[in-house]
Amino acid sequence: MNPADRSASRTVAAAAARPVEKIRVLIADDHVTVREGLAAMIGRQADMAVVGEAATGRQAVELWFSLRPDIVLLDLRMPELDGVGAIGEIRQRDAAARIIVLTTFDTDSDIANAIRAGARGYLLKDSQREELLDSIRRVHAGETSISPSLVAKLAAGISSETLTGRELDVLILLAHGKSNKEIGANLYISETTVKSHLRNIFAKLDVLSRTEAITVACRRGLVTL
Amino acid sequence: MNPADRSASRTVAAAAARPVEKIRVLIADDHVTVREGLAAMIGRQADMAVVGEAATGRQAVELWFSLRPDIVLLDLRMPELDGVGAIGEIRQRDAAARIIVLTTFDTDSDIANAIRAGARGYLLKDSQREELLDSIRRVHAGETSISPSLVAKLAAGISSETLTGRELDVLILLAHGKSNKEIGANLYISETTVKSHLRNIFAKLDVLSRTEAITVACRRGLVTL
DNA sequence: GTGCGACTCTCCCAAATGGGAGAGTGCCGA
DNA sequence: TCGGCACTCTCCCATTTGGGAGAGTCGCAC
Repeated sequence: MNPADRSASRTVAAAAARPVEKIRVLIADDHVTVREGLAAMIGRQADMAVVGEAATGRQAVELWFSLRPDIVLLDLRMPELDGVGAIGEIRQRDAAARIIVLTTFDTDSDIANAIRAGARGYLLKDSQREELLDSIRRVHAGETSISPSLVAKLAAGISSETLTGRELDVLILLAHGKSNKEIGANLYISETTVKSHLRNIFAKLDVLSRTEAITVACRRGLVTL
Repeated sequence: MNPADRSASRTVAAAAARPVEKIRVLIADDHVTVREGLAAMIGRQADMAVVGEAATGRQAVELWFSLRPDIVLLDLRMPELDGVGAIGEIRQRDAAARIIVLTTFDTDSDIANAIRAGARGYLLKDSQREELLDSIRRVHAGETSISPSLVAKLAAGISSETLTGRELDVLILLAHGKSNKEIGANLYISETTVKSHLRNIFAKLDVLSRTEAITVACRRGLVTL
């Protein structure tokens, strides 16, 4: 399946009905409803075919290598192995893999992580039919496809400073409503150290209070409440 | 996928067994993928048929009264008119309406509001195929159908004290990271009043600090970050 | 009209938080 | 090996927050 084949098959498909190389699509989502929906939409296209469905990230990786599809549509939140993990494993052994993330989540870190891991496309589940199908064709053709509205978020996410591991520890406990003292006890550090971390966190997130920090952290997907 | 196709396939399916009264299902969800998925699953059942699809709550209400289906599968989060609003409007003019809520959200208040508004069933979108189809049959038969795991949440939600309107105003601003002073300025009340409200909120939510209040409020679906 | 609850406010005080300035340790990469 | 970074900690102080104990007004329901 080299680029020449691909452009050829596209020409044929455009021309009319003849033995056509269909785009072989793998669907990975833990919701049966979504899998059915994608399969129904893709199955109706003349130039695409669903070759497999996975309900977990682990399954998605296995099916990618056993079925050798052209494209995988991947949800980010899945049991066993999450989307980002699955992308990593697939790309590690197959750097050319064409992966489209299709998810409900659009926090900065979700998008950034998926792209960093090697996704070629990123769509939200409320995308329209044509948008989705176009995206599959575009990514299959070697392009990338990310919703314009998400590009802005991506830029914002990248420009923002990254927290250190310890700062994230503190932030997570903070977001669960712990006091400085409790955070310290949980992490086996003194309360003053917690305050130091918090000052750095506030500066990085550009906020003034712990409550603001929680909301910003949620929006950026740094923590889950 | 036009009405003619659908009625045609209905006649055929009926011929196979007997002239069967199919359960007429209306689907209301703003995600085209989910609509397709539900339509595909339901369409394959011998005893069910999808008679319409709505992408907004407003459309769902209109189609309920123009198509007169037996059941509507309703997402809670929809543009124009949300699920709870749609349930209200439908039940107001048709108290016997059989409504199943099918949503990704399972916070206490979502469930409680939907049930209060008159939903007969409440399913999460990660439900399995059979669970979903069973639920449709059960609710059509006049029973109610709520995932056991949700019943516990429902009970918890009902037992918890309800916040007054003003308290909710305060809580929402609190969750957005405002200080007491800012909340007061926003609501045109004094800072001390804000503190009074907060004390009541803390007592009702059974928490000790504003940060805890945020997390609990999020979990219960009282606020959206 | 009486009572109740929501909403508003006050005074007061202890505890927690936010922020400045600085410093020691340990690890990793240039 | 040497700088930089993460992580840890200290002292200090202004501000914010949490909480006790009341109290006045308004509107709604019985």
